[in-house]
Amino acid sequence: MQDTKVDPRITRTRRLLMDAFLKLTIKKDFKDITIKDITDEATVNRATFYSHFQDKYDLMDAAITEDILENIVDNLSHYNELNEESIVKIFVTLTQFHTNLTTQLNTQCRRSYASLSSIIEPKVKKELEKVLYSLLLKQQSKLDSEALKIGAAVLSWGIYGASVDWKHNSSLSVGQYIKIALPFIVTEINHFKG
Amino acid sequence: MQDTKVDPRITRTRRLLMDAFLKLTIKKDFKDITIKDITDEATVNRATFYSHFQDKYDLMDAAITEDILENIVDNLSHYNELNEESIVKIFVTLTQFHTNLTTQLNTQCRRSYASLSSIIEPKVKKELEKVLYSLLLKQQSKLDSEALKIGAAVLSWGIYGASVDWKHNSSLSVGQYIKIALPFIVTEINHFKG
DNA sequence: CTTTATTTGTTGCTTAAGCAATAAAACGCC
DNA sequence: GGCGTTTTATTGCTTAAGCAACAAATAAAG
Repeated sequence: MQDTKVDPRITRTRRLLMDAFLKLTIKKDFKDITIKDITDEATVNRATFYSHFQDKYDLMDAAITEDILENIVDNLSHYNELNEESIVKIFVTLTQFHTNLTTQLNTQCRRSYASLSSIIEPKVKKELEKVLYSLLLKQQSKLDSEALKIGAAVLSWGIYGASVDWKHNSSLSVGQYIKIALPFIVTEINHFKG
Repeated sequence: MQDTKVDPRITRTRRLLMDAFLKLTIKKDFKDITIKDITDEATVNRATFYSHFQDKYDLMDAAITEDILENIVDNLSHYNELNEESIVKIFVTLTQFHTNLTTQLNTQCRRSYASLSSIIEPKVKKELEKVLYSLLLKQQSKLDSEALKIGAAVLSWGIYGASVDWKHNSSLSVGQYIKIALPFIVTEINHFKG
């Protein structure tokens, strides 16, 4: 789990631009929003806008991506214990993510599903892995930290994969699907308890 | 009315530091807040903190000053017409400003009254002048723009001076004081109507 | 349709802010 | 009280962001 530190100025400036954009979408249609509107609202120089985004479409994609990701992170941070209930809720969150992705794509994004998901998925998986690692730690497993990290990785891929499978291949409802998948996941978790 | 444009980075960074400070005062006593806490919360480098403020006391003074000023500006922006009612309310706002200044000084600031008021007063007077100019414009006076600017300046000094006089020399209540002062002010305003 | 005004995208130069390092001061623990 | 840790205040160097200017594109006005 390697973290590359991003210069805080970059983070803050992107945040300013995205927030300004979202604020403007409340008052104006997308087509009527100018780059000048955005940079004025954000108190950011126009040259700076272009050093971060190609155009306002690029900004919109980024704003949507961030919004979706923040929603996921927020949802995934609610659990204190790794049990059937939390796994079900995590799974539901992931399926909602897939549904949201499709919805945003249809209404606003200029990117393809593959393009947008290729950006968001690594981040979602990373966050899922962090959450699961944290929950496995709380279980006070007999395994050491390194084994738990690997365990969190394997588990997160499994759960995430199940949500992708549900999205692409299943005609079952979310509840029905997870009911069938749950025993496999729980067995895996019990293995980590030692 | 000369406006010097401040680099937006400076404005934003000061805002970040002040907001971070205020956020921390909710969770911690002043004495327990470290510069590190503030800069971490603000996502601002420590060197940057010191390029803006001397120490956390300096930051606190600035945050208080800004808070008072924002309160004044907010209050002064509520009027659509220059009449007895709005003048009374403006006067009340100014007297409250003086009272707030004394209160903040007694409870938190390390600066003397003279020191703090010498920083805030020019800004309050400037804002008052802007408001009065705007209101005089709305009256559709027969005087030209330049004369109205001078009129706004004279008028703002008069009203501000009355509030200072009330603060330092009067045993009357605010309402009693303005009742006596109002005819002088109204006469002056009628002069501008032409 | 023509003219005017506004916006866009870019450039080279300047400035504010980030970084790591340092020494000193302050704090917390035993 | 001594020691280890954290915080402070500062420095020189690097990087992101600001600025004005420019030409082209687009939008608005008559």
